[in-house]
Formats: sequence, C-alpha cells, structure tokens
Amino acid sequence: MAKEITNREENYSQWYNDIVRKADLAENSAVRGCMVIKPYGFAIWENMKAELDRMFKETGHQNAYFPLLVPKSLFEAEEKNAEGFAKECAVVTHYRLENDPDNEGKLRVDPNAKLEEELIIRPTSEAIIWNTYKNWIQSYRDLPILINQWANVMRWEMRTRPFLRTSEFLWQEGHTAHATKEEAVEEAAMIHEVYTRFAEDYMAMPVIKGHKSESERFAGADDTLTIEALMQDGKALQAGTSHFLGQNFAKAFDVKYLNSQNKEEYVWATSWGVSTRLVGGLIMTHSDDDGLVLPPRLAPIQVVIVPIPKPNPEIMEVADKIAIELKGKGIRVKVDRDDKKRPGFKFAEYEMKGIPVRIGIGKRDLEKGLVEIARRDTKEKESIALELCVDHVSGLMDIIQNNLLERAIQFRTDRTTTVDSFDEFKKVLEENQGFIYAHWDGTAETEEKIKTETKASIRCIPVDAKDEDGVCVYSGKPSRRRVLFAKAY
RNA sequence: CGGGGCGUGGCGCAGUCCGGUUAGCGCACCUGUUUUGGGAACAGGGGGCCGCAGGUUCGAAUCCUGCCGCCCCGACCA
Repeated sequence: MAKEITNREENYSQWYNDIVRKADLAENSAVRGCMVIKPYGFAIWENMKAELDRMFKETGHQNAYFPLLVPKSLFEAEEKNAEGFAKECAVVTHYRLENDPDNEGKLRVDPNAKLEEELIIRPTSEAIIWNTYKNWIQSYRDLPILINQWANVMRWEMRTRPFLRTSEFLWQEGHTAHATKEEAVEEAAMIHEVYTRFAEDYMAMPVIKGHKSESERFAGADDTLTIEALMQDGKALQAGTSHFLGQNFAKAFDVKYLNSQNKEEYVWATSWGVSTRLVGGLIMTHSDDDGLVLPPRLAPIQVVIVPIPKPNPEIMEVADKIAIELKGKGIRVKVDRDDKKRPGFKFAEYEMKGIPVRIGIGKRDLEKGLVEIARRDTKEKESIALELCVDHVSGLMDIIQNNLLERAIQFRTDRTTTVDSFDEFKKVLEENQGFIYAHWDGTAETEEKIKTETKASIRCIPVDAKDEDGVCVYSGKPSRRRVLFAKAY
C-alpha cells in the first residue's frame, strides 16, 4: 500500500513531515525556517481564506492593508506587546548593498546606508495599525472600525515545523476599535464564535472554546479567547485567538474620541487571528498512515474520476458527463486523463492527497452499468448504478464531512480525562496524553510549577465550564471550576 | 544557545576509518517494446565543481585547518 509514509505510531513527527511532503503541500526553502507552500497546499489555504473572508464580511468587516515594516519607535509604544515579541523580531537596519571591494563579485551591506531608525518586520500589526487609527478617529461617529487584513508576518522562531510554526507565515489579523468596553468584548466573543464555527463546520476539527490564563495571554491584551484542538498524538493545538485589548493600545497611541456628551474618551480595541497553522491542524486531525485526509468543504478537489484501466473515448464520455453534472451541483471535480500511469498508482496518489471521493469508471463495470465509488475517510468501496452515481456522490460530501467531525469528536472524547489528583494528572500524561480537566487554584505560580514538572500547560479556562467546587490538584487550595490542561504544540 | 547527526546527479543513500583507473546504487526522468481492474517488466539512455575556501600529496569525495548550511532532541514560543 502507501509506501514511504512513516507510521504514526512509529514516529509521529516524521509521519507529519512525510504527509506534508508526499501530499505535495509544502517544502523547505533556502531560507531557514521559511517554507515554500506548493500549489496543492496553497489551494487548501485559499479555500480556508475564502470561507473566513466571507464570514468576516458577513459580520461587518472590511479588508485593508498596512505596511510590512514598523518603525521601532512605534513598535515599542505598547510596552507589554513590544516586550512579548522583542526576542523574535527581524530588524531592517540598512537600505542598500554595494560591491564588496575586498571580495570580487560579492555584495556587502553599504555601511553608509544605515537607517536613522530601524524598521521591524511585523510579528503582528497592532502598532502600525493603531498609529494609523489615531488619525482616523475623532468622534464616536467614526466608530466602530472593523478591519481585517490578510498578510504575512515574521517571528524568528528557534525551531520551526511546516505550517505549525514557520518564521514567516500567512494569516489574517482583525483589528477593531470601539466606543465602549461592552462592544469590544462582544466583538472579541463574536469572532471567537466565528472561529469555532469555521473549525468545526469547515475543518471538521472540534475545538474547546475558552479564555487563556493570564500568563498565556497575548502580550498587550486584557483577555485572550482561544480555540484549542486536540491532535492525534494527544497534543493540543491553539488554532485561533481573539483578544480583548482593553484601552492598552488606545493609550499607547493616544487614540481618543469625543462621545455624544462632547467628552474625550479612549477607544476600546480587539484583535484576532488565524494562520496557515490551521493547515497543520487540518492534517493532524484527520490524516492517516496512507496520507492526507481532507474534509470535503476544504478539499481543492472533492471528487476525482479515474478511467480504468486508462482513458478511452467510451469511458471518457461517461466521465465527462458525470463531471459536468457534479460541477453543476457545485462540486469540485477532476477528471484524470493521464494515460501513462496505471490505476493502482493513481489510486495511491489520490489517497495520499486526501481527495474525499474517487469514482472509478472501468470497462467491465460499465458493461454492467456500474461505477465504483471509493471514500477516502473510511476506505470503503462500493459499486453503484451509473444513473445513481451523481446523486450518491453529491450526497457523500456532507456524509464524509460529518463523519470526519464525528470521528474527531469521538477521538477527543476518548482522550479527555477528568482528574482529581496530581498523581492521576501525571499518570494520564504518561499513558494517554490528551486533554485533562483538573482544578487549579488560579495562581500563576501553580500554573508555572505544573508546566515545569509535567510540560502540560493550561490550554484554556473553558467558557462553558460549570461551576464546581473542588481543590487544586497541585496546591490543594480551593478552586471554583476545572480548567483544561494539555501538552501543546 | 546546548547536545547529537548530516552535507556526494531532482530525491534517498553507499563509498570517507585505511588517498590510487571512468565516483556507485535505488527512486525519479527520457526512448522503445510488452503490459494495463490497487504503486508494471525488460532493454537502452541523459544527468555530478562529492557544501565552500585554503592546505598536505605525484595524486583528495577520502587526510588537515577554517568557514557555511541543514536536520533531529532540548531550551524558547500568544
């Protein structure tokens, strides 16, 4: 069967790398920590982007674009934010190269072209955007500002992995400005819900919604909302965050407005983002040892039609007819016209690429009026009457989408444990990993100690956590509710 | 930044310890023939500054020195 993909059990991270490479999603580049996203991988991102963009616009946001470079003086204005990102910033210091007099044919940085002020390559855009908003906002009538940008950002990470953590990555970042605290809090929560819907309805990736603990918060935020997904190796992935920024950036950039009583007030803010990391989450939620598995709603190709054993006019006529009908139902279809490769090779290839449904049209079956339908998610194959094929396949789209979500929910349920003692806590981490619900005393000290001793961190304080009196698994101090722990990516 | 590993056709590797004709193998690629319902077989063929720069030597992929880069594990990371 599928060759060259490492088994998940054998070496999970090698398996992940194999999928990325064999499914032709991305490859390493000449730049350390930066990947080349290949057409097939980019198509998945484009589908995510299209859907998210639609959701943002539906909720009243507009797209805009701000500069890649941020003057250092602006970057440092919001202290906590600057401090949080300082260690991972790439910095532009010069603007010109020249021929190196000591090294024929080589260039060097022109020492005379040093910038007066260094420019930071954005690790996030709050600074440059709030500096801009300052000029846009005078009155309560200018609010709210609801803007999103699709952009690249750079964070000089020490260790990178394709999609999950790269030095440069693509994302969207929403930056909104509001007249009242309530409105901003509501905005952050609304986007949190949009992210949840996207993860579950499109990626078929169930997530836990919650608040970050104070120490895990975005640098410069008063509250960070997160969606946390569970990967197949039992580790958590932070899949999206939505921050309530309070008035921190408004104060740092002096953004005030006049309210209807002609009184000056600071503006309230949110920011929120998801990135190409979602592609990594998608891979690790559904894929198996035979390759990528994609949910139909995000698959670049939803159905592939393979002539067996190879294209001939009679078969292709049927294939094209089915393709046209499926396309008429809004389904993304590829008809394989390659007459060089044999069916077995193609089957394996399309499985590697995670195409949800394959229709095999063969001479022998066709004589009996049958075609073969193969599902990627279950690997089931069935023969079905030609005239039922289109309806059956279009119906499969939702069935597969739901099955993937159900499967992922089941996996998460199996890997979620509620514990009441620290021994139990550690035992679960050794044996099962996954999500752990446990009581926590609410202090950063305890959180830190648990993390140091077990490598598990608080992923979130779930929004739907029930009040439940108990005692902290670590300190024994009283706790009002359980929080979600896991080792994380 | 610490520990480990590695740079040899597009990819994966052998050869390096112990220097010696023309640097080899698998995959991929090209041509042809036979095949074709789950990763076809055979035959022929193309493709290499052996990471870079010095040095030792009659002779360096191989030995010496310096540099550069990559991968893995840690530390780090919203």
